[in-house]
Amino acid sequence: MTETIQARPGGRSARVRAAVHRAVEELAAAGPAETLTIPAVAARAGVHPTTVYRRWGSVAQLLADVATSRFSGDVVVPDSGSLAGDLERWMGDVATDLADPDVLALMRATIGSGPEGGCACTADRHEQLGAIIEREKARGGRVPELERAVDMLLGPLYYRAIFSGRPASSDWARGLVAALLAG
Amino acid sequence: MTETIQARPGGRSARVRAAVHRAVEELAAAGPAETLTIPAVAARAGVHPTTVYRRWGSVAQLLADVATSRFSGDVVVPDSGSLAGDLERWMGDVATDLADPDVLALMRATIGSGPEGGCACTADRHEQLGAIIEREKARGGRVPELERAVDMLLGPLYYRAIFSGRPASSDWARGLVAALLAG
DNA sequence: ATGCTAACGCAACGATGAGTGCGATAATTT
DNA sequence: AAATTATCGCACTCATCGTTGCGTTAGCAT
Repeated sequence: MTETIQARPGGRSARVRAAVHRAVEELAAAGPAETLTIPAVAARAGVHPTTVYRRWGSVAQLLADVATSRFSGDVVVPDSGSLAGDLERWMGDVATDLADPDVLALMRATIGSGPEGGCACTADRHEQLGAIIEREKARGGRVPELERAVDMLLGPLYYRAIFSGRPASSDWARGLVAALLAG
Repeated sequence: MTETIQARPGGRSARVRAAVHRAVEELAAAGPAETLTIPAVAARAGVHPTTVYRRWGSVAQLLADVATSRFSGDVVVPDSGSLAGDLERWMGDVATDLADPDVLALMRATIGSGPEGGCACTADRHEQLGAIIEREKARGGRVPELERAVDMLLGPLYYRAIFSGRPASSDWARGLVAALLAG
């Protein structure tokens, strides 16, 4: 949760923003998609609907903002010394994060809100994966293409989360790393 | 488009159903997500809103119905004689289908409508992939696990379609088959 | 400590989505 | 061919979303 560091004491705007973000996450997790409306968010956040309308404008923009905040900086890029170790550790963390039903609900709502929704959920993950590969390249090791890594790691992981009902265990996610590095 | 075979002459219900389905696809492709409302769908379909409310109840159920219809039976399972040939041909067809922006818009809306939305988009694809593998097994050939095939074929394909902005070309999709069969 | 500015709350309004009872129509069955 | 039944259209009502103007408050700077 990034809200604690964003809600700096003394800033009302930051406080309101944090409350609204939290309300969006809770509502997305609780009810069906059509209940995620601006008046409902405002009521749950203890804020007047006008404020939300003025600062975010629409549910789509609000969801994009919440998603980019929620899906950035919540997973730390490890530095275990080896590419395999970094990837396994990182994939396990991402899979654990994706195991939370509330996170999935937020992702689904964001995807449904517009064409850019999906990118908002995974843009930071792309950067993190690129950073891991770049670091190994700096070490002098042989590295896979970033595109290929995205396909074989993030692809199955997010596919299971969204399309297949079955849960993506942390162990299984780490197993994908072996398949990538073997090819 | 499956509408032509569903709109059998003489059946008013089927005609209405086809018109509503078509309207949903068009509206999902055209405007933002919040414009996909039941009165709008009814108006575009030339049908009274009451009819849509009574037959489908909510936008989520309507989207699930449209998605299962649209994503079933639109790709024929090939029979080229070999597993690699079948998979390459089938992946190319699926990728071509996913290249249509309208199809993507419908998928996004369906995913956002509820937890079951994603499954409605890929359930038929799972069955088709299972059928291809089963047939090869009947031929006596060595086959990969269905789970593994889903991870390495459908995973990257649908991830690119939803999360990554980049288009999934038909050639690239066929290339995934080689990676699967090599492992 | 005091003035300034940006953000928020409030109260109203219009627009539109959601739901209901009833009559009419088309498709099916005997 | 006539009766039956499921389905649809229509008129009406209620709830609520989206928006605007104005006053107030909190945060910030001198």
